[in-house]
Amino acid sequence: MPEGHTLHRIARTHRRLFAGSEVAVWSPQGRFAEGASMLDGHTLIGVSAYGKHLFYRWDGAPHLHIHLGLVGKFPTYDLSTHGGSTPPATPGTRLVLANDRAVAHLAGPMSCRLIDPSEMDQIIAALGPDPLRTRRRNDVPDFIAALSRRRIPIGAALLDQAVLAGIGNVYRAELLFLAGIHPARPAADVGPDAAAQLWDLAVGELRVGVRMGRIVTVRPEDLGARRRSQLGDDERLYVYHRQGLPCRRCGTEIAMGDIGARSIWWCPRCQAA
DNA sequence: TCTTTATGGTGAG
DNA sequence: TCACCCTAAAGAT
Repeated sequence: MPEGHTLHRIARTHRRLFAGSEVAVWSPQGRFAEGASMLDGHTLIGVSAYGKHLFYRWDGAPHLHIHLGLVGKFPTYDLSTHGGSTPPATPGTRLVLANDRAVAHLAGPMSCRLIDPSEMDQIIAALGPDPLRTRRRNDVPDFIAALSRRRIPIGAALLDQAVLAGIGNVYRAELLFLAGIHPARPAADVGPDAAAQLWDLAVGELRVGVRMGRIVTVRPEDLGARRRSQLGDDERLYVYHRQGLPCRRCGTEIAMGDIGARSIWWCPRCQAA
C-alpha cells in the first residue's frame, strides 16, 4: 500500500484520533518493546509525513520514526465506527497505539525507532520536494533542477526520493503515462515545461490518492464513467501491471521493462520513445 | 501446506 | 548488481 499518499493519510488519521491525548504504546511482537515503553502513556503532540516517512512527536519522549517499506501496514480502527471492538493484533505486530478513541497496529515496517530532532532534520533534508506538503516557493524549481542534473532515465529519477519525495513504483509509471513521456528518456532531456507538468500531475494524483485511500489515476471519461469512485478495482490504473493489455486510450498493447531496478509499464504509442 | 508476490530501501562486493 | 530485511494475503499444489 505505501506510497506517499498512504503515509499522509495515516498522518492525518492519527492526528485526528491520537494527537492531544495520552496514548498507550506497546509491542506485541516484542521487537520494539524498549522503545514502546519509553512512549507509553505520553501525550502525542503531532504527527507529520514527509515523502514516505512518518514522524510522531511526544511530550517528554523522543520522536518516533516509522517507514513502512514495501510490506509495512498500519491499519487503524476508529472505535466509534467499529462498534467499540477491534481485530486482535497479529503475532507480527511491532507496535500498537491505543487510546479511548482508536487502536492502530503497525506490522512489517522497514523502520520503527526512536530518534532525536537532529536525526529527523537529517532525514528530511535528504528528501526532495514532497508534492503533498504545503507548497514551498522553491519546490518546482528544485524538482526541475534535480531532473536536469541527471542523465539516468526519467523512470529511475522519479523513484529517487531525493528528486521527488513520496513517489513509488505505481505513481512513477502512471505519472509518466499521463505526461506522455517514455520512461527510458534521460531525465535531463525532459525539459523544464514537461518537468513542471510532471510536478503538477504528481500534486493532483497524490491528492486524489489521499482522498480515496488508494491510487486511482484513470480519468473516468476514458472508461465512460462519471466519477473516479465509480471505477472498479481493475480499472484504476492506465499501465501499472497491465503488460499485454490494450491501452485504455489508444488500444496499443502495454509494454513492460526494467528501469531503475524495478519493473515499469508504458504505452509504446502514448509514450513514444 | 507450500510458494509467490508486493505501492521500499540498505549495504556488501 | 545482488542478497537481504520485514509481514500477510493470494495463488499454486
